Amino acid sequence: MQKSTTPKPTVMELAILRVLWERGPATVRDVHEVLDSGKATGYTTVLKLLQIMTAKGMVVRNEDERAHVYEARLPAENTKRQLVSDLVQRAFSGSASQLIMHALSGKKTSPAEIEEIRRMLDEHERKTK
Amino acid sequence: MQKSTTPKPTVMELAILRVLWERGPATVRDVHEVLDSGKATGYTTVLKLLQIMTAKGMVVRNEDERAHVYEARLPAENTKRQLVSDLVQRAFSGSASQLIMHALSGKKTSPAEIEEIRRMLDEHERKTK
DNA sequence: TATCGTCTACGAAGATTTTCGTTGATTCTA
DNA sequence: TAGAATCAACGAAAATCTTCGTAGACGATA
Repeated sequence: MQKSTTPKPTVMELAILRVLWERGPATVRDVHEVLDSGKATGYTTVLKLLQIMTAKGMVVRNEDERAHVYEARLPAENTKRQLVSDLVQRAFSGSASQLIMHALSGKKTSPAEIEEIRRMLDEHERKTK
Repeated sequence: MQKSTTPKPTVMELAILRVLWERGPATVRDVHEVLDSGKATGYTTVLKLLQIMTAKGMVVRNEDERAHVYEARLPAENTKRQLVSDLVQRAFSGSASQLIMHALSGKKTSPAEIEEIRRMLDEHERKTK
């Protein structure tokens, strides 16, 4: 079986991936504008990160236009699952329910969200039956 | 309000904290023995990390004996909650249910674990009522 | 006391991640 | 067409994290 081992994104890489997930294919400028509204990040910093991420195979680059267009190579779901799985291993000895317990104890989880989670549990149980 | 802001543990720091959580107060030697069984980590590396963690206020050190005894300063629950919360923010825009959804989709979640989670949901709902 | 084993302290090297200044090319505009 | 704006490439500095060698203190023991 061929593991699609894109290395786990670093903090900044994840920040960039989130922009790409949300906006779809984007130029350095696009990403920079979104990121910069939150906290100061230089344009060339974003460019450099995207180049590194391209080298890692984390994003793909379309060079047709002068302003290259970057796009996340893997679906957001994959990477998110990987991140969660990593934390489950590193902090919870592989126990997903332990992770979930701690997620629930954090700040506020609205009744609506609880309901949502119950639905997901049902769904999940139904699918893996 | 005074935030008890112990910085988020790094990868190695977390590995060490887990040993301290599991075994309680321990010497460098104790920690090193546990850690080393998994992967090679030098004795002085563990020592150095524990010194840094002491400086950060992440662990407390008892120097009564020649072999200093280290102990996690915060309860495991606190730090675990913090780690989860950090991931929820950085990857899921603050949505705990999204995190949980991805936790469920990862690898195998046994029916028993699903039940466990349902129990936790009930419990959580009861407590926050 | 001389020697061996165990311990902390310290500093610095190595590895990784993040940041940015500079250069040169391309495109736009007056 | 000259100058301004925009862009990718690159290298290297800065920041952070991890590793370990070495030195000196302490204690046990022969």
